[in-house]
Amino acid sequence: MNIGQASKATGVTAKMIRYYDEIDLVRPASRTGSNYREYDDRQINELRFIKRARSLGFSMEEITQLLSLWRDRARPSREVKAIAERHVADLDARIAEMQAMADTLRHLSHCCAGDDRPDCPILADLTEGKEPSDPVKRRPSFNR
Amino acid sequence: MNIGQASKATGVTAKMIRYYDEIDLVRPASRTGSNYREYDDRQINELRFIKRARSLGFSMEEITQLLSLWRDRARPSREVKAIAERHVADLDARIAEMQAMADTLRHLSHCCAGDDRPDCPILADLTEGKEPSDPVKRRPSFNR
DNA sequence: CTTGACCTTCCTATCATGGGAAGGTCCATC
DNA sequence: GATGGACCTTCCCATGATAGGAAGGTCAAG
Repeated sequence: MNIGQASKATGVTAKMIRYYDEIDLVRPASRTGSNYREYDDRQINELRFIKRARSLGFSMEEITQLLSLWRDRARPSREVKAIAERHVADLDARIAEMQAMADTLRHLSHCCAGDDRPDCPILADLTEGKEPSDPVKRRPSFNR
Repeated sequence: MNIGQASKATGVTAKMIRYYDEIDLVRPASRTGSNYREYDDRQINELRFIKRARSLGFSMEEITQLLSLWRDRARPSREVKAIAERHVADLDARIAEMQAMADTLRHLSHCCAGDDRPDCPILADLTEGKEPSDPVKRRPSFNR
């Protein structure tokens, strides 16, 4: 399979497949005489694995670890579980943070007339409001 | 006030204050003879405004709009409210998405023995699981 | 043999933020 | 008045995951 076929088979864009190659995450099985990347079932499964893991919010760094465990038939499931639980804790922290933002804004929005007049509790809060005490510490590589 | 004093007064790093200058969001009131930025109460308040808005998750683009409404004493509060409500909807969508991820992972984690053995429902799911149908569409400039 | 659909590499951008280098300025102390 | 340290300036580079595009090579069907 060349890169276009691999892309169709996995739903991962050709652009990203090249990127995974570049960062040594998933290398093509081989290259044709004309330098085209060739993928076989092994890589196709790995690309699907990555896609699914991304859709669960894992960072590329976590996926690198997960993929390496996946490839190791003797892995202890403990290690996989640890990564998953750490990620869930991250998600929960981010959810709580965003929930607090949304709640604050919902309150302010509720108090705002939303008409032609300039008086606005939302702007008033932004003018005077204090930022929350402890912005949640998050591992650096976790975006989205 | 020079940039260091403005930074202390607002909690915004000097780096970011320079950035806001660069993107024409908050320009210094003036420059000294030796080219130092000078800020007065007006800008200090604007920097605090930005800091608070960032802490509520608004993107820089939204903040640009909010700041422009804030500066306009004749703004209709309707416009402020609309921005806030759109942002709350964004937050809610992201929260729901992450909640779904966390729930899925909690379930898988719960089913994983987490011991020395290699069998792992988490890896099994990543191998076979389908990604969710409709990855939530989000406005591009909203990160974090 | 041409055409169009592919493939390759390389460069650029995103968004908000931080790190650091190289060089100029200010002020207090010797 | 000189020195030193704490500041300021601009400029460049990096992040993470992804997309866009240019310039050029390859393949297969007509």
